[in-house]
Amino acid sequence: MEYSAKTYSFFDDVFAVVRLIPKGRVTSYGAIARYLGTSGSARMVGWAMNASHTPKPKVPAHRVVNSQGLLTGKHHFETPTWMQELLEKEKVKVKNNQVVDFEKLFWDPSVEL
DNA sequence: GCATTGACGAAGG
DNA sequence: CCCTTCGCCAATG
Repeated sequence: MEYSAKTYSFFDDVFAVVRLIPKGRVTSYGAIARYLGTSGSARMVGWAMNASHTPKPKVPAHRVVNSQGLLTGKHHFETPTWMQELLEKEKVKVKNNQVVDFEKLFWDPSVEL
């Protein structure tokens, strides 16, 4: 990844936002996309997360779920259950692949930030 | 350079 | 209420 002017992509932006997610809170790909102005292209956010393990301070991607609060990206972690375990470590309850009280734990960057 | 894919989301049937 | 389709944009084959 070159740092040449325009290559600084939204990757860094996405990472920055995700890292700002308070512990014990979660957000959605769409919310992040909206905050970055790339609303509508939530896929890019999700796609960016594909490299969430690239930078040194790895991004807490486990705090990012889809709009339904589902742990859709769990398969991209070291183990299929790792994401849930990480969340539970932060007192976030996960039931049947879904964040419990998702609406209450939801953290919207365009609102909170 | 075209076709396919993707950790999404909203809308339509 | 469940399933399908479409849009979005970038990367990869």
